Amino acid sequence: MPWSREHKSQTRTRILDAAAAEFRARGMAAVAVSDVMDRAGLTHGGFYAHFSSKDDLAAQALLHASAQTTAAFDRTATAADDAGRLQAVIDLYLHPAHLAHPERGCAVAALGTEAVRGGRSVRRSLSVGIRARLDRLRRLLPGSDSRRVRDQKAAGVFACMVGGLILARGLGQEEGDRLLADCRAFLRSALADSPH
Amino acid sequence: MPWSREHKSQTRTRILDAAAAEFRARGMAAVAVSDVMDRAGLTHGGFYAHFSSKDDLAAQALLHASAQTTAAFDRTATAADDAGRLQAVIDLYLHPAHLAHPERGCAVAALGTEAVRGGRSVRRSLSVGIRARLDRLRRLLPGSDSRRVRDQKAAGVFACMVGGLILARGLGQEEGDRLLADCRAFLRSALADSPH
DNA sequence: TGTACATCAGTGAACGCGCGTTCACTGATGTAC
DNA sequence: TGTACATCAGTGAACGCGCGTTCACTGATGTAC
Repeated sequence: MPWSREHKSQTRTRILDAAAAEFRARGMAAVAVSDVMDRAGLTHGGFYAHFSSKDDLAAQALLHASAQTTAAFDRTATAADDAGRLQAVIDLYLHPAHLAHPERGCAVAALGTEAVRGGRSVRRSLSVGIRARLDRLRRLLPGSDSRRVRDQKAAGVFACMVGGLILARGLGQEEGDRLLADCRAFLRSALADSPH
Repeated sequence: MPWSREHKSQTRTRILDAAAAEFRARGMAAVAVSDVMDRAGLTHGGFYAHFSSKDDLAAQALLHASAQTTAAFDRTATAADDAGRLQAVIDLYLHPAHLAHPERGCAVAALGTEAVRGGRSVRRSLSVGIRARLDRLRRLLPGSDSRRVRDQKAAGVFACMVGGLILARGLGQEEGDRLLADCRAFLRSALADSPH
């Protein structure tokens, strides 16, 4: 075993980090394998010692990025007080900084419409990421709601978050920031009123 | 003028129809110019007599598709009774048939994350389409709401529609249909409660 | 302890395919006489 | 009315580039003696 046991797995992680960022920033189709390897500080020939294909990389990078996002959800929720957890996560997500930095943000909002059309493993990564986020949001809802209502709220809230970010990016910085604020206000009011 | 005046513009429309459907079904990057021309019943060499580049086609096809969607919004709203107009549009959008047929559906939900990264003209088409839909939805809201609240509701509702459809497609048919139903219920309740 | 060796992570050139774009052409059709 | 002509929509072959993938190699490093 001529190289340290962890050396290869560290390189692999470096490639995944680079891919997760590049893909979210520029889209899966527009990023070449050599772009990712450049960013990871390697030459493109070595790629296939770590991944079986670009599609394989895409599937794993999607999981990698999703794990970062769910971790951010958890950190934000933990830092907020009990009553404000859900709104804290919503405000983090529908924040101008998230609009401006897709490369560090939610992969569903950055790559959603492209990833659905990817290979089987890419689609599976996408659905896994979506389910994980829905699950996190559901747990932040008041326990007094029925399971059915919590399902509806989690779905509606996450849909509004993803759609809001995509629309805001489609409108550009200034107009987009205003739309994000409108979405935050909409959700705040929708979650406050609800007499379920 | 050896060809009838309208012949060329009819061909152009045929290419736009083909492109709007193919792009929404398979994504802009995955569809080749020759795929579009095949679908339009032409050979690929003739393409540049109608459009200056694939990007030009993408920008115009996006506008073409968006016009179809806003027309569908209008038809549905007109057919419903006064009180149910908005919910009728929401239910049409968050419908299993829309999940299953992106090629005839909303271009924002089908191509949103790809189109943001397109050229200047593609991005402009995207933002024009988004503004048109927001405008349509705003007009369906009760006039008793303030302008500010109508802005917030239109943004929140459309974000939830777009996000809901994208998430549902990411989850696949069966699980996606359930999520669509949850989003419809969420919006119904959010719009009913609101004590603004 | 030092040295020869085997392993395999990473290199860089090359291959082949698909796609956007170009271009010389063909032939259908409206117009002028 | 009929015919020669000019126009230009559409054809199909070709070009060139970029990208995913392969492969013969290099050289860094852990191990055996």
